[in-house]
Amino acid sequence: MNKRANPVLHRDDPDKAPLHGHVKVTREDWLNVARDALVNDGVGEVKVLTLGERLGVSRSSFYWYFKSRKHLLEALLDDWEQRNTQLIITNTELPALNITEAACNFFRCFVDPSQFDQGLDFAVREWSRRETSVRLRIDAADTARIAAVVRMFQRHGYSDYESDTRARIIYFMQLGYHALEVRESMKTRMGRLEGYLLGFTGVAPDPEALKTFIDFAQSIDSHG
Amino acid sequence: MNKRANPVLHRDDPDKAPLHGHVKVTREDWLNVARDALVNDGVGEVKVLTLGERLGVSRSSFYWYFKSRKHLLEALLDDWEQRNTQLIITNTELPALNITEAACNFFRCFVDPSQFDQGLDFAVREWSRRETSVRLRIDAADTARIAAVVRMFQRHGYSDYESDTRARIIYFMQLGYHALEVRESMKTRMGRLEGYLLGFTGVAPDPEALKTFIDFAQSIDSHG
DNA sequence: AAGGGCCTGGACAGTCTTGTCCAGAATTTT
DNA sequence: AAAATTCTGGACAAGACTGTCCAGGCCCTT
Repeated sequence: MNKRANPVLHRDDPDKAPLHGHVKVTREDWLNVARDALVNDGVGEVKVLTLGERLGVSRSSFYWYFKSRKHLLEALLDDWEQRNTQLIITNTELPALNITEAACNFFRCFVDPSQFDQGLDFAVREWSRRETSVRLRIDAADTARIAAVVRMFQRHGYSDYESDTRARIIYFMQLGYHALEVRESMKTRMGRLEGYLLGFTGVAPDPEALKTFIDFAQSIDSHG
Repeated sequence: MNKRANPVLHRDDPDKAPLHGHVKVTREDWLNVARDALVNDGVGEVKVLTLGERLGVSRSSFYWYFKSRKHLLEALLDDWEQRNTQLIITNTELPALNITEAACNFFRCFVDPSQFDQGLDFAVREWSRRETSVRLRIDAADTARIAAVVRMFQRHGYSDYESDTRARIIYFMQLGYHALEVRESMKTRMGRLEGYLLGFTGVAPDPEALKTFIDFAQSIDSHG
């Protein structure tokens, strides 16, 4: 289903390439295949044996780098936390002449796969439904993200109340959009952008900001 | 995490209550605990042994009613399909004097847990991410639901284009809202309703329709 | 109350998983 | 070059799960 480059031993340093028989991996390698399994198959499929097979290495190796499977999952969670939330907050705080531009800034990181890892975010969200500790962390992340979007609307003259509801609409919709794993073409996506912005902001989108964003999205699409 | 009444042998017919030692269950019982496990713990936790323990029955019994675990999952999917989608479509087609009333009709089934089983819907959605066959079925469901909401906007004078984007906003947001598993009080939820409706429809909500819906939601909350 | 079909319990086999132990290969340090 | 350290392979133990087989308990019909 969800394809992404399979990070099976593609380390940067060619000196550490395997020789013959006795393959060596790093802690990073284990983490990478684990993240990949988490995103594509869910936390339940993050199995030591499977990861080892993907790395072409015995299971025993795993226990050198991690105390147990539980510790690996913990590391995975730390890894996620350092990536996504701060990115959204930064984007909502970028300078913008009008609310259209501001909203487009918000969308920027979601359109560009190299910025926000939607698969990872959603995998962690799914995981959080079953693990209270994970749930607490993602709840805090959501709260912080929504608060940032609320401030964005406030800076552009919306009342506290309207900022609150509009922020939730735009953030929840972004989540719902991804929950469906919509695989629309970028062209289709951009075709609806004007209508979305009208709904989100309540005003006709600024044509200048709209065009700038669409150009950005197209460039991502072609050689991103 | 997700609590719901544990349907552990609460059949309607008291005549079939267990006697002593030799407990009897029905195919429905297996399906019910299976659905419960699916919703609360995910498809991965729908295990014959676990379900049997919950029913207070040996695993062997299972294989009388179902050929295999796979067949149980298939039955679970059929069960879901018969519940949720048609309900949404019906609600969008209810007579409404204005778009506010229409949107509230759409929300009705989501506010009332006895109507739309959000937990089940989301569990199937999660399941669909890993099983292509499930994915196909839920994609068809989403398409049908969105199309129904589009028609709703069209009937209230929105252009085809605006109906399309607004329908997606309202449907995606509904999904995103649930993806977060927000556990707000009904009061908090209704407090934001006016702002949500403004965002969705682009016009100030009709006070009459707004009040009617809030009253309905409150009544659900108290003794629903 | 005897027979027969419906349904369950328990035993068994097979697979997959985590985690431990230790010999020894590969690499680095001395 | 020897010694120490780092890391892997393979064997072993234990537990969870699926699916099969069949004796026999329960209940309904006759």
